[in-house]
Amino acid sequence: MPELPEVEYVARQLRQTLVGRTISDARVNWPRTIAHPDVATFCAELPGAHVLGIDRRAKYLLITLSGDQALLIHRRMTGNLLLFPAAADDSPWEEVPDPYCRAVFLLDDGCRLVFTDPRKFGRIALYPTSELSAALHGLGLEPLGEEFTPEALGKLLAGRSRQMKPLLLDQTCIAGIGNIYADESLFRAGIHPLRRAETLTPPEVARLHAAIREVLELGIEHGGTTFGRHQDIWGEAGRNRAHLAVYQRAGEPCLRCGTPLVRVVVAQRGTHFCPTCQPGPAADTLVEAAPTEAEREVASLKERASAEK
DNA sequence: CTATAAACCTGCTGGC
DNA sequence: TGCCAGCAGGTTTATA
Repeated sequence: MPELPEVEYVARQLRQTLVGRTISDARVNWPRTIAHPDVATFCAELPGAHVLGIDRRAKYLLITLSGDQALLIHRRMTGNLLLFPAAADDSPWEEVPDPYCRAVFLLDDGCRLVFTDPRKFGRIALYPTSELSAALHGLGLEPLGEEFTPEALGKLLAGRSRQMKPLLLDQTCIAGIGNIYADESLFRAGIHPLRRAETLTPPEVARLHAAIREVLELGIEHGGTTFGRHQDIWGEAGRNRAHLAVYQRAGEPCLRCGTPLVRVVVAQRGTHFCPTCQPGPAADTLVEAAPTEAEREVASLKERASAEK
């Protein structure tokens, strides 16, 4: 799934190929892909727009256009941005060789930037530059940015009772980490995914800070992690999968100590870790287990009974 | 504040 | 071999 490294890698590729081009036309096959404004306005605004720059914020890709506008793209689960060469004949709309094409941007050199997305979760928005910060409001620290320091991470964790895994996935805390790199970061730092945030020691915070950066930078270096769908703009898969230590390796030996890796579900997400290298939290640092549905039912029955007395 | 679950979607996998 | 339930996960929204 596209997380920060997958988005950053594609952003760098697009910076090489797209800046300086002009969008000559746009078509949308799946209207819900366009989050803002309505599809008709979206398609009407784009022809003639020059691509001025490509940026990334968290898992968002930003394409800055002339006319004080910008495209904001989120690939969500299965979205990809592919660059296709000019169509052989004069049919740029029919010749897109991808069954999951949701939107096509025709460029002045005949190339086509195609947004493909089997699951249809991905979103593209067009905003005036002045509304960009509002559209991106609420995002947390940029993990590769200057503001992400060990001290800032420590401040973020202090006084919080949350489990580390859900916290790392929370985009309002740190923005850009997803399921793969959350597991990889915690393994590299030697921290159990169920540890409560406020129980991390300063050395552990420092380790986690370094681990997050290392894991993300390696991911970018390797063109991202492809599990199923991530592709770069040329349709190439990422090469980071071979460098993962724990994600999707349940039952296989830990690369550090040989212990079979474990998979549990945390916050509705598959979570992979080494029970030896990421020692389980001491009893008083564990988040109290949530009651099962049956236990809750019993509790509510008891409550009603005592209320009736 | 924190947690849980469902919704959005469809390709893929595993079990029978 | 073929069918189908269930899983996968980023984000938003609703509920406790």
